[in-house]
Amino acid sequence: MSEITIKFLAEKLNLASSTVSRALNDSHEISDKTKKRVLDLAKSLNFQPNANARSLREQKSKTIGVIVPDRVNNFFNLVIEGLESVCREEGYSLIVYNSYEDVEQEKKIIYSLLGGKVDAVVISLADEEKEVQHLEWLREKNIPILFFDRVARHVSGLKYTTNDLESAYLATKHLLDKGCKKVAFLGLSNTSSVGKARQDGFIKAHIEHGLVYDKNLLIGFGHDDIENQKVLEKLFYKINRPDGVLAAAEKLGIATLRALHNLRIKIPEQVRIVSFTNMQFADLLSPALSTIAQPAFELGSTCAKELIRGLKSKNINLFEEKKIELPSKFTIRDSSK
Amino acid sequence: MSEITIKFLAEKLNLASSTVSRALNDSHEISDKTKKRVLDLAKSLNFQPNANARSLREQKSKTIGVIVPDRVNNFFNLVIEGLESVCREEGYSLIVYNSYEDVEQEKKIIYSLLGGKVDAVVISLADEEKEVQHLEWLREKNIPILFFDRVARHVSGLKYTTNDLESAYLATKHLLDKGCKKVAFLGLSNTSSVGKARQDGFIKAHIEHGLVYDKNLLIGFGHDDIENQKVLEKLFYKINRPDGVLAAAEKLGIATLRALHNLRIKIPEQVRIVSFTNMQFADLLSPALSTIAQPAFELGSTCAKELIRGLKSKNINLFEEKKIELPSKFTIRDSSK
DNA sequence: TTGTAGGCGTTATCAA
DNA sequence: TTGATAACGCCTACAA
Repeated sequence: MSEITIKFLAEKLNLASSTVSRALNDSHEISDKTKKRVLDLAKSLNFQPNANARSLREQKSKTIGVIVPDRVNNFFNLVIEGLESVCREEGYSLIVYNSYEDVEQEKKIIYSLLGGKVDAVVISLADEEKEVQHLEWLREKNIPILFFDRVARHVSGLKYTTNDLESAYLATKHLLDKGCKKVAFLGLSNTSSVGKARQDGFIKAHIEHGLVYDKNLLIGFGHDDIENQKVLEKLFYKINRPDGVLAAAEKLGIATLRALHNLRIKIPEQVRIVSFTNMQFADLLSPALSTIAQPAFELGSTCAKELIRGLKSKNINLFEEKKIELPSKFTIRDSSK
Repeated sequence: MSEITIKFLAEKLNLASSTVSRALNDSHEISDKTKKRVLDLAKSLNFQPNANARSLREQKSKTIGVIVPDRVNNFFNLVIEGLESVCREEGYSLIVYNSYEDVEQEKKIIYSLLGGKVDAVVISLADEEKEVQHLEWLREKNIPILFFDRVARHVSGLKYTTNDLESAYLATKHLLDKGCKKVAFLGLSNTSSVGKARQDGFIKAHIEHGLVYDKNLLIGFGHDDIENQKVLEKLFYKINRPDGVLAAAEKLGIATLRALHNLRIKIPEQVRIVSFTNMQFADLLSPALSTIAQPAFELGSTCAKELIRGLKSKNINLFEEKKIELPSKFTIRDSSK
């Protein structure tokens, strides 16, 4: 680490370190002449105030902790990009953690954040029904928590989601309108508000169509891609296989496509598909995939704006329970025509 | 931020804060009984030592700064994932910055990192030929720099790359073997060692085949996706269009696919394509895309291991010039058969 | 085995 | 307008 400190600059310039500090912070109580002397020297030495000392003194780190269940996922990446675009402007850095869809991991991460490393936490939960006690830890330490996508059900706070129920409803309605008789709903089997909402939308469309949905067609998947692939191939190998699919997660939509390819089943003639995904080349898949794309970047930037506003105003009320819902975009392509 | 500090614990337990500190750090000079008392209280209060105070005192932050030119890109994401997988184990956090392919942005980021916010920087450069002066700033402050993928040509250090020349050579040879007469090389036009190596491989294959490559077919692209799309459509609309493409970047491979689709040109009958990409569903594209996939995760994890080793040993020599090259994987699919 | 004191680099309060 | 001093919370040398 560098030996150049405010004290060092002060000695060089025959000033008190407090004067140098004020000059660097452009305080009005310092003469222009002194300011110039200080700034010139600082610049010439590439001086940058020690971040840790400042954070300690100010009791804030200008850093936001972000916790996502799956860092490589396109959706979370775009959200992070949205968060960063705003935070960067405001001089905040992001530390991103991956909980790997594991509540225990999430707990560890949060525990490690309890010592003033971050000023706030933005999180998409690994599992919403399991313990929320670690979220309370943050509360106790007065570290604001904001939720997005997979939001906490039993903890209050700012919550940013997309219109999952409605999107799933529209997609399912579309499949039924196209004549599908047996539509399968593929979801991740962790207990998540998102999965729940999408499933509710799926069911709602069936009811409106006067149909009874088959409970066996609400299928839950884990995080083992190879295992999931097997389950899907088994599902579509059956005589009375589904003739429509609503995949509530990108990886499931992709796995379905792959399964159908392997089994030489024609899309959309034999099976129609719609998948939730933020992939940028759904139109180039074989066949072009009908998608529901979440407004990921906007979710991140909207959340960050509110967060920074709250952090600046120090008005705790700004972090009170509030639900913000942004609309996803449903695009019909060849896979469900 | 929390009011619970070591001093607070000490008062509660009628101990000196130094004793508590030592107990928390499991020092051998503290009795088991005292340790237990301290640990129990700490745990019950969810005590976590203040990270900023500790960093200030220790002169290290246990945080690594990562700078990539394009955060949403699959390749960089996987590298970051690889970095994190190792860093997490070792108790290091990652702060990731996006330079948006812009050297000025990169400079700003690095300047902001000069104050002890991070213990080291891992970077893939925005542009390798432009100024490297900001890299020297890090040197001066004794902050180690490690490079990956787009490595600095005129700055020494640890450099992690993939066998770009060879991969491009193999892919080009494959296209020529398949009978392509006019292969285009699509690269990003920033001056990058990566782009250069891939182009060299492309040229080498032509020479070996006894062919003269057309300089007009070495095409450089910027970062405006819409503009790139136009350029490609113009290129393939021509009568004497290329009959083969080596795309040196994922976005260019995708844009080519899209252009050919729009023009109703058949792949591989009329044009064959191979693209560099780390996309996970290249096999599901229309047609399945031949790819060169870089070992992104391994690049990250290998780099992180060496970094941590260096940081621990405090042996500066460990960060001296060394080039590590990992092999990419070339997979032939329908798009070039 | 435990306690005392000082300093990491910064900023804010008070005094000059 | 500038200077001296204390404090943020932690760790470590030295003392007991």
